[in-house]
Amino acid sequence: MSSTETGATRQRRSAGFAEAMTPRELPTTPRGLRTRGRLVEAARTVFERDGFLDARLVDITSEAGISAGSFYTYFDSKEEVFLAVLAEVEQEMLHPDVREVPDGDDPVAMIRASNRAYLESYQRFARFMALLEQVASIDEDFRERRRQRGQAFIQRNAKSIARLQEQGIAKSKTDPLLASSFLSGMVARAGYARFVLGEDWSIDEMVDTLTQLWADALRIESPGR
Amino acid sequence: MSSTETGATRQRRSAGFAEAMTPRELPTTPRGLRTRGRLVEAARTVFERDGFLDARLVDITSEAGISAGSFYTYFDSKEEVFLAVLAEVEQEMLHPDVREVPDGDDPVAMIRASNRAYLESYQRFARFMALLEQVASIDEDFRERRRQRGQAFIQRNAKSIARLQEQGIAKSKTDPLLASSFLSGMVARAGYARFVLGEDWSIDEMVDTLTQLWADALRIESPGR
Amino acid sequence: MSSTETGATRQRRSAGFAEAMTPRELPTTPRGLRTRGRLVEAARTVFERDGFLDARLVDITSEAGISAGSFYTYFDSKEEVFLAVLAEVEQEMLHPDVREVPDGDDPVAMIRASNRAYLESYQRFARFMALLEQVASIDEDFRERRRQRGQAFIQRNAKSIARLQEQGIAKSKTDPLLASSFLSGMVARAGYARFVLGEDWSIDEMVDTLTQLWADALRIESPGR
Amino acid sequence: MSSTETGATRQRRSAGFAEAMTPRELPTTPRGLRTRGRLVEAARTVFERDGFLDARLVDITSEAGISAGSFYTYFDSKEEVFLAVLAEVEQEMLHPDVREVPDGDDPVAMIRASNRAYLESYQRFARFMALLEQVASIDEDFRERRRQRGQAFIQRNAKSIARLQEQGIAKSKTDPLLASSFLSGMVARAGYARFVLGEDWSIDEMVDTLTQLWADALRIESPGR
DNA sequence: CATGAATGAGTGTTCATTCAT
DNA sequence: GATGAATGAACACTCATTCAT
Repeated sequence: MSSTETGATRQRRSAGFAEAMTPRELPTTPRGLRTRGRLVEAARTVFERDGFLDARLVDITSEAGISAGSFYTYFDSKEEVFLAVLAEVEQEMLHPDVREVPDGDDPVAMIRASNRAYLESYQRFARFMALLEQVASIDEDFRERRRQRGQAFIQRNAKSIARLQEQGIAKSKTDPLLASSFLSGMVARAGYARFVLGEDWSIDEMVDTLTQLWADALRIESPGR
Repeated sequence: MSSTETGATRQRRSAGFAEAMTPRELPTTPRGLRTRGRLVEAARTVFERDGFLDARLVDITSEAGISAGSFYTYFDSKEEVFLAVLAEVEQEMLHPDVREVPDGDDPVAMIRASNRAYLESYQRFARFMALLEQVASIDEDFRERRRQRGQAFIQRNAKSIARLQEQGIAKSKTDPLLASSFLSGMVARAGYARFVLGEDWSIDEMVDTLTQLWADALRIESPGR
Repeated sequence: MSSTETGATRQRRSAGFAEAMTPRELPTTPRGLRTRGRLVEAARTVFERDGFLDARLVDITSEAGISAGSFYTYFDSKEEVFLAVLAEVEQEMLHPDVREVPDGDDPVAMIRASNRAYLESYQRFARFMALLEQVASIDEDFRERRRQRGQAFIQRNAKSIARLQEQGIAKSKTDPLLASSFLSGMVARAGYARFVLGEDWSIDEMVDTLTQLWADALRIESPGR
Repeated sequence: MSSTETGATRQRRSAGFAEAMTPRELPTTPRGLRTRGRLVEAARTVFERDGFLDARLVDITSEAGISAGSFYTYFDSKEEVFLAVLAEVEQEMLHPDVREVPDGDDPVAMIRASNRAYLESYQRFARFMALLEQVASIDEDFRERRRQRGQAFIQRNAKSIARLQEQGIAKSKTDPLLASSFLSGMVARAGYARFVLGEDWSIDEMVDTLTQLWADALRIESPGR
């Protein structure tokens, strides 16, 4: 994904992410739908392999087995395909039981399950996560979009924390929203460090440590302690 | 800093960061040193304003008040000036009492001081931090370099944690290195969220919450609690 | 109608006007005739709105409510529809009493009626006249075709002038054909200046002045002078 | 100049004439000045040969013997070079005694001299005049610019006409400004018909007839009649 | 050493036209 | 016949880097 190979060249004359945020409607014919699908698939492959910046439209179209001009039948810009890829990946991320943490009585077990699910998902989508990081670092509008999407997750966690505090399970008096932001950030960063930066940690030890830090940070008295 | 404006175009035929990591020696004459200084200053201005990708060499040289060709008297590539700017900023970051946390008896006070120093520094260098994030997301070699530099800080914190554990001040049995990585990551991420993403938090509440989470995560029994 | 907007792009791989001059035969079925009619109508709308160069075939077909591919069922090229539009407009121009100058005794009244009819027609078809100008400036074959068509009008006027000279009504000894060319050109140019360039003249004053200049240029002694 | 040859293709992504109207400053060095000069010369050649639309930047630069990229050292767009060519041609048109009609007592002789000068100039710059016509038909901003420039000439003639009327030399009571516009238009159109459309007239007969029509239209009583 | 003009590889984008369904 | 997806040739344009002066 290093984009600074000797001789490499990049060029863009795009509409930016702000304009690409409102996607055009899907093609109506099955054939069009199929081609669009191939294009999104190809774009994902190329993006994950070369990064957003070094991905050339011609690479994407040739990977999809269509002519360069046909790209514009479906998308207006590289940004727009990227968002289509993102939509697809987001679907995929939600699909199975990922993030479906069992709502049991043991809060620490829940935190552990959540952390594990997050890290395993990160691992599975590691290349895409790096891509997200790149695009966010490049485009302000996309960065803001991403921030807002993250809030939903943060809010949900904040509510859990508040509940644990009310129930007296979490002794920490800290602000739930800030705590949620920071602790979620800690886990996200750990995923980035492991799967993008390549830190040499096993998922198990990561889950153990993160869970312990998280639980202790909230001063949750684990039953079995 | 959005690099995907309509009409924008980027190009590169550079040596990449890997090659730029070994800087050439400084010019010998005072005049040369001065010109180089102006160039680094200009580069910083332009980089912070436009981001690494959208910064054009000609913008940098004209900002510095020198001709385009003269750039190559001092640097071999955009990457190389960037590293020179980075070196300068790193100097600046260490300079005063920043990070000079008083080594007193109260561990929580130390953590608090450290967190505050970090966040204040982040704020001061916010635009540069965003820049770092961008370059790291673009170039693998630079990313690795940054990871390694970060280790020093992590190690230092890990040692502190280990000491607190040995002294029985920190009751947590967690691995000091992992804890240091994750907790440092938490603070770093919080800085990013606040000063790059633009979350609406006051530094004071950030310091309070981060310090509390950090201390509790290590199960440090604060004297006054 | 400016065809040099930022980002605009034009492309052609057409047969040119020379090849389009021999139109294909009309469709046989009523349905086909209707579709062709819609297409010509749509083409006229788009051409008059965007100019010949900026008019895209896809705009024309979508304006006509048919698919892009169906265009070629009726025409071979953009040039060919343009000529079909032209034929239609030419019909329309001749239709009512336009150019039907009463052949009375007062030559000045006839000139006046002719000038007024010309200018009113120009006004009515102003956008199309500008279009003609554009196409003529672009394509040599079309320019020649237009020149030849103009000759008929010029010849007719030349005959009138010759008759007036023979009858001693016009005292000017000037060559009738040249006079006709130049005086007709004067009126045509005036129409262009008024309705394409946007000069701020009322039709009445234009008619008055042009008629007077024309009559005096031929030294026609008006009865009532 | 026919721009619709089979297989021909045109493309543009220009700034339009409106933006090009404010020319950038001249290069400072002699070398730059020389190159710019070669570029303008080459542009004129290519424009006059191929027309504005079919002129490709690469044709201009290769005609000038420089690389394609160097074009942008001097101009931002095809429109901008065109305006530079125009400026050059306008210089050339004014240079010698062209349009320097001797201000004698014989008004008809003056009109004749003026008409001859105009037509001879038209002939000399025939290809460029056709080019002007094309560009005016294509771009609204340029069209307006041209209209305004023409006003100066019209005004000058209008003043002459008014003077002749005051002096009783021109018996016509017609409005001087309108008469000037229309009669000037007549001559301009005649030039266009002869040198662009290719009418088969000799300059002498044109001058004779135009002068006679013009003089009679104003009812100027020539001494020798 | 400084200058700034010159280079040129490289890719996004358009749209008339074709053609499989 | 109609559809609309697919094609692909063609150019403008950028800017890091070089090099003659």
